[in-house]
Amino acid sequence: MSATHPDAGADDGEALDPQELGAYFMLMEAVSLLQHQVEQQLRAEGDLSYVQFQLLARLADAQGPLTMTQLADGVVYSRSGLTYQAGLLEKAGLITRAPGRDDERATLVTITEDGLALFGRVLPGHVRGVRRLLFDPMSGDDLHHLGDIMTRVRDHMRTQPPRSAAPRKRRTPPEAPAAP
Amino acid sequence: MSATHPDAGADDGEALDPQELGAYFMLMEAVSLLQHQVEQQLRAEGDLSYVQFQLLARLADAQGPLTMTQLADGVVYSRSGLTYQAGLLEKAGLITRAPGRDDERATLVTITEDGLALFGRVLPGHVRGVRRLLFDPMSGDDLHHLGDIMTRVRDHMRTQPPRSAAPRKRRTPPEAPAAP
DNA sequence: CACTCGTGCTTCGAAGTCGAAGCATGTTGC
DNA sequence: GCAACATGCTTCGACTTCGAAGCACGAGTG
Repeated sequence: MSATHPDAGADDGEALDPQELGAYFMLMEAVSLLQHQVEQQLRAEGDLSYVQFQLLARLADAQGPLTMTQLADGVVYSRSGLTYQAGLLEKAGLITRAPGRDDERATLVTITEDGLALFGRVLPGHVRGVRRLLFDPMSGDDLHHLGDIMTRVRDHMRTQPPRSAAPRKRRTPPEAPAAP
Repeated sequence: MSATHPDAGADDGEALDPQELGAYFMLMEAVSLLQHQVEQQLRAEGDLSYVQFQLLARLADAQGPLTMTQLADGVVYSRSGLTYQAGLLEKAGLITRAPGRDDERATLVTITEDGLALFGRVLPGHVRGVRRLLFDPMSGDDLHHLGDIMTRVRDHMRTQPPRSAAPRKRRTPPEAPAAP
């Protein structure tokens, strides 16, 4: 499974560590598989996509309303995509949207009773599936270690510029327009 | 970060382990962030999507041609989506498609010289990014453990029915048609 | 050899996703 | 106060993604 076949390497300094590469590919593949399975189950049990489930989870966890930006930032999602999904969830009666009191331009998203009920109804099966697929072949030590590693990794990534470093405008645009 | 707020639980037997849930959420969030960053970089350096990069990686790793099914199965992707992406890659001159000798209906996908060159050109930066984001906050022991865990998890998931258990037809359809 | 079933891939229509552009509200400097 | 910039969200068009249906080839059975 070493994607660096021997004869292709030997270029620049920062060589490709096969062990790192292997762990990385395994990680991505496992998560892909897991996500696929989970998606099937969410669709079957609650007619929810994974993103919708994540949004409900965030809203249920934070016991108050959240802004669109907070949601998009938490769920690694584009703002426009979030607008679309929020529209669907609102139409389904699972959330409500209202302009914020402090910032008139902010949109505060609140989970409804129905949304909470659906989330509560779907969560057990979800957890069961995740446990069966992900935690079944893991020891308790593995679990602890994995949580530890991933927490550190997440925090590390959150430190780096979260989405794109140049959200809207830059003081120093990357390329000066050729003919102003 | 416990998505199970205290007052909502206490339902059925298989309770929700907060530690498992936390590790799971952290895992998914970290991978999401990683994937986003990586995608940006692949787009910038080689004008490739992540899926396209994965396909090239599989093809470069397996030194011979692969069938569409092998590719779709390896990269967790729908067959129709793979057809689309293969079309793009072929149009870009990175792969070629040809009917197989043994099975006339199989499509053998081969990576071209250009494809291999592009992959080799993009891989170092990719690895650098992954190392910076993922392996930077990890110790050598972490790395070993993570690879070990994920390999086991992946194998476990590959054992389970890989995509959908009922691909085309079943001997025992899940629901008997009411009026045959 | 005909007939039926199974398999590999593609086409098609619908839904989801994203970035760029646009609109409306806040905030800052004068 | 009022420009000018900054921020929060939505709209818009293009692209991607998926499942169902369809087509073509291979395999098994009489």
